[in-house]
Amino acid sequence: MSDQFIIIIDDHRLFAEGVGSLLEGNGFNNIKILSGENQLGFQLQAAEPPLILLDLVMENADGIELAANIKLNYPAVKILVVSMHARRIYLEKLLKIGVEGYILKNVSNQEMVTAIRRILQGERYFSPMLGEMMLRNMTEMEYTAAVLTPREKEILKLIAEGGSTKEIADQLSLSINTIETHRKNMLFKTGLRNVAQLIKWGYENGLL
Amino acid sequence: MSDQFIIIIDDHRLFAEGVGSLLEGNGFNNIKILSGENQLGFQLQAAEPPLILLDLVMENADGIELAANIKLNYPAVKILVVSMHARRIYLEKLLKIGVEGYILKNVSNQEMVTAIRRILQGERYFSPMLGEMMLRNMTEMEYTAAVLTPREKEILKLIAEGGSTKEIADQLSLSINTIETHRKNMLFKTGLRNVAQLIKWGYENGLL
DNA sequence: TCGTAAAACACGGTTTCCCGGTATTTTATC
DNA sequence: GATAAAATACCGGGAAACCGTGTTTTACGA
Repeated sequence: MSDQFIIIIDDHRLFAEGVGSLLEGNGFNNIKILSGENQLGFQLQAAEPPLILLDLVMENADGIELAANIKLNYPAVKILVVSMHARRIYLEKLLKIGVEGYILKNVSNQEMVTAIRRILQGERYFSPMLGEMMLRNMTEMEYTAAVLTPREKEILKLIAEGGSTKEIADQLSLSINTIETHRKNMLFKTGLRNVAQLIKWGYENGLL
Repeated sequence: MSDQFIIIIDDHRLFAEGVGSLLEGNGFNNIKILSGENQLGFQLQAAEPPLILLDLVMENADGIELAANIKLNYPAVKILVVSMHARRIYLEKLLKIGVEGYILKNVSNQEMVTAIRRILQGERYFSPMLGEMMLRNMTEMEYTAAVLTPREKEILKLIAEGGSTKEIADQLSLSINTIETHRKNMLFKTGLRNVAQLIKWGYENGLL
């Protein structure tokens, strides 16, 4: 098992190198660190499907897309996501995509190694903390899973940046009425009451 | 130098252990990992003032306070801040506090070791990237990194949940005027314009 | 090409927020 | 006991958000 090919994808080199060092200390010697998806395609052509340690950086939720692409094109590749936060939508999306594991950054390296070993044996592994998290959020506000249109998302971001309806209208060269309508539609779709809730919702659903 | 006492303060155990492993690979053998400031006081009583590797987690800007406390009570202790982001306010505050170094998480472990070595020799070290960043962000909005009082934080949460000023007032058995004052004070402290920005700010600063 | 969803536009009415002051009472801390 | 910080409270006016209901135009797939 020690020659299992492991790829670490991470923009934070220090973290990636640290984790790599930990893995080497645990008998994994065939480790490759990538900081983007640049050379990824090439690596995945290798004979043996590797295990990918994917760092889900909060700032750009593109990690989820990346995971989806990998799973789509190379289903045999195992993916273990390492994330800072236990955000419910992330987890949901990743489960649908079919990743093999999801651990938080505040776990011990032993737990990480356990996760890797389990996954290599064909099992799945999710941080125990995640279970509670899922349940806890379950009863809370019901995420209507409302999907905003591209335009609405755009306007939502502008609202979050503090723009008033008028300012946003000017910025997009639209009528104030239009922005108000979009605003209303978003509130209606999500079932929320005001921007405060809307911004919160946006954050919790990965739109902001 | 290899017996230099280094303390790593970090809530993300995996990262801390990874960095620890890297440092051990570079000849530093006297490393202690702490995940809070609990036992910190005890550790700092040691004869030799250690070097502290402080992970500045974005979510709670308390890392800055911690650095300030350390520098206040133990000026001889060297501090190297490791951060995900090059936020201007953070850097400014830390410079005022007098930390010896500030590197980003996307540096190589070689750079980290270089930083540590330099600092131990009495120099300072800051990631080269920071220089540009400082200039670039100069014009951007400056978040005053204001600290909210407990009551203000409480009200901020209620606002995020969608409560109107009146509802929050009823809920807390306070006057509407009081809630409005708190609201105003928060906006004034943060330098923001409206709740939308305030909620966003709350999320980005770990208050929500 | 028909239907439907998205996007854009409109407006009067009500409520809430935002801004500007000012001021008293707790609570904490030295 | 002094001082500062926090929490509480008030007011008036203007701006913006929120509500309800509606029309037109564009785009895209069935």
